[in-house]
Amino acid sequence: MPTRSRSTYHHGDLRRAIIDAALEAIREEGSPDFSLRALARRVGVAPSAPYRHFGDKTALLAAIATEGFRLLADGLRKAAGRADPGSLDHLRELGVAYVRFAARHRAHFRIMFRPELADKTPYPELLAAAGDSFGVLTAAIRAAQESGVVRPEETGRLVRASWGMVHGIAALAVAGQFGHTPRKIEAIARSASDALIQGLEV
Amino acid sequence: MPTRSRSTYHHGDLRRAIIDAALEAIREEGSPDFSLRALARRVGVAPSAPYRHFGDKTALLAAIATEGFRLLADGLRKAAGRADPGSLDHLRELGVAYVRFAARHRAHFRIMFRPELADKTPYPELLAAAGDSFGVLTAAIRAAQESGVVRPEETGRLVRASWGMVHGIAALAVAGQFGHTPRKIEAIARSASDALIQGLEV
DNA sequence: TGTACATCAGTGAACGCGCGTTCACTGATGTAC
DNA sequence: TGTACATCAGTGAACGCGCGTTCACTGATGTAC
Repeated sequence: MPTRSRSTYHHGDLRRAIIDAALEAIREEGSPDFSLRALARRVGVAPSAPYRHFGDKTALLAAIATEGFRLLADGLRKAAGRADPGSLDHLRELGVAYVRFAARHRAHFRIMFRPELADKTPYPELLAAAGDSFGVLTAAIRAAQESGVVRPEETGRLVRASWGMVHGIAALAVAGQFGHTPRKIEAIARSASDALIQGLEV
Repeated sequence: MPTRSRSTYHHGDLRRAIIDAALEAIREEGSPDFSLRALARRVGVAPSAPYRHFGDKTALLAAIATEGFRLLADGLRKAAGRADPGSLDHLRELGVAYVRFAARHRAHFRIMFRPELADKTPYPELLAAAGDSFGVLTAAIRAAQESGVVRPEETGRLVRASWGMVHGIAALAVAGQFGHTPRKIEAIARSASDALIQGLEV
């Protein structure tokens, strides 16, 4: 079983290995609830070993969520680069990118919104990463308002409504409600984003 | 502690009491993970007592989810009654009703979408109740297509996209991302539904 | 109306289990001289 | 280049715990006569 009864006593990068094991476990078991002991088993290491790298179980969750929000922010920024800031296309790309992120990184996505992490203040890096992603969306909507293509309604409300819609599509996609073919998910994301921006238009 | 060290040996309606305890626990603890033993404790009954009414823990979850889908279907139908079938107003009302249901019945809502219940075939009543809710949305969109106010695109896709958006707003609302004042949630639901139907319009 | 008895809805002890976490430890690695 | 030693990253046994579920039981209720 321990394919990695490998030579060394020292693991090399146990921190990374534990995180990967968590993501793998979520994918395989379909639930974002795993035990730390099970992860240690997966990696082939003593149950106490992870404590060298994570203070406790929640700290591990926070680390994974932080990684997820960074991937999300990257994805959003990359998508944003594909259209003129302030344009409706720009918003559409962001919507699609959000759903695409969720579909590609289901396991991260599910941990990112776990209720234990609703209050992010104990984890400053997580707080910053989440704020960054949210900031990208906010900036995009504000820019679109400034260039006059989106209604001049209070920006925060529009951000939350947009985020909600796109998050919903993403959550349903992640839960497998649309099947699992990326093409199908992408298509739904695109038509939902179309709907969304039509709703935001001035 | 057992305020209900009440007189009787027999409880009266333990089935109902266990369900209510589960809903209460979710509200109080903010997480839809509870133990059966904790519920029995809440109700003031032996840990084995619930087994008289539910085959196992999942059966309890299924019972609560079934109740939730029935409440949802009721809410949707009631809302639908407030506008002409086939009109855009009809769709708007449904969107708002979905979010309102989620906000009012947070605990039910969270159980309804637990991954253990993704496959509903072992619970025919649950399957029927969920199908019923979905059916209300489908019928409404189809009617709007037939009266020519919604694009004649494949109905299933439109249903899923709409459901996704509205579900997203609902999920974020339930997670407390918009704060907890019903007025605020209602307002966001309304503007999201506006956005939604503008996206569906022909 | 009163009694005998079947049925029903609980009790409470027990089971085996996996969990999160701590702790004293030990083997491997890297650094100073 | 070689040795001594501090540091680092693991081990593995142990803890106390709460869980889901089973089982033989018993008290309360309702029915037949």
